Amino acid sequence: MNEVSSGDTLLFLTDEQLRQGIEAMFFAYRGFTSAPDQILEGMDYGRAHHRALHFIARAPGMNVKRLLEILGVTKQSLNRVLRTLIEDGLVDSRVGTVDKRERHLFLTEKGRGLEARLSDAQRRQMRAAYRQAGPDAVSGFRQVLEAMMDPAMRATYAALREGHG
Amino acid sequence: MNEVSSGDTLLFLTDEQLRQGIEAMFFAYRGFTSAPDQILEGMDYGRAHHRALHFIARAPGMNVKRLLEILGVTKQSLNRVLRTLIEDGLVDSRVGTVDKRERHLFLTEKGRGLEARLSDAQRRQMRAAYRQAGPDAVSGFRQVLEAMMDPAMRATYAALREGHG
DNA sequence: CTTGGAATGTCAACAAGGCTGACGTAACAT
DNA sequence: ATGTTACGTCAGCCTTGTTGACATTCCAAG
Repeated sequence: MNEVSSGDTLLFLTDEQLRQGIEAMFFAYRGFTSAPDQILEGMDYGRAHHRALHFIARAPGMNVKRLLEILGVTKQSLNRVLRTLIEDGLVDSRVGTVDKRERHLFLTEKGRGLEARLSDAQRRQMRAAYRQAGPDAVSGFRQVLEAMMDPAMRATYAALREGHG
Repeated sequence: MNEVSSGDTLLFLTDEQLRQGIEAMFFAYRGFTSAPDQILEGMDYGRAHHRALHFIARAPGMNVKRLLEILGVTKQSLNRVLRTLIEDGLVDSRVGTVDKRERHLFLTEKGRGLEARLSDAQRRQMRAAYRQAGPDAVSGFRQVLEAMMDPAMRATYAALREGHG
């Protein structure tokens, strides 16, 4: 049993309990990124490349501006990453048909290959954690994470879900 | 209701659901760090300083080796951060009494001041998310996070809790 | 048709915070 | 006496973030 009281109305949130949640988040995030990081190490890519690949895979044809919003970095920062991915033939950047200023991003066959490797590793990790914690815990996990996002991120998160049922 | 089935035995973990968990983790972590980041910006300190302050506050008198294990960085990297904190009078480094090779770390009054500001902001954020999600969700949240940690981190996490009930 | 502004790309410079390798010193342990 | 541990430090490097400035392209409004 947890120190956090169960039930609908009571919720004792001592500083100590909140601190534990904060530390749990810190340590868990390391576990969360470790699997893909391990694959990437030795390659010329890093976490930033992984993130770009993930979201391009998630919403193929997305333009650069949208990807910038999702990732929350500057265009200069993203551009450096994106340029190498395009040069290396992992990402295809196509000029928009309706608005030709926009570049629409797609993964190439090669890009899909790497993304799948990274994604598989991370999902395996996630699946193990979910299994260990059980379905009810997973539901709570998702609820708290969603509550931790700021409204803009929550909207982005929801939009990504809608595109994929 | 969530797509993840409730109950004790069933747990449909489609790739799509795992992907959503991954994205939730990514977006939530941004929300998680935003409050302290905002306080730190403008100061000469960053997230790394915050982490050091947090764990020194958490376990006063901790030696450098232990802090290195917790943070998972190299001593060179930590030293850069720690040196500025000591120079600026936020952290006190005392030679060990039993083993004089060790340095034991403490927050000064000033250090406690900054740590409290950062901690308060982050706890406020966390508390709001917990309240919004509810007590049962919080319990699940904690369980999944713990399952995501690798064994060494989980041990560290548990040890920190034991020191504080 | 012109013009303002938006979307994109790119150059340069910089900072934070990771890393490795090498070295030195003090103190403990055998 | 010797080897190991804990710590600090110098030097250099990488990734990934930042700002500022500027060029290009192109849509849309006047």
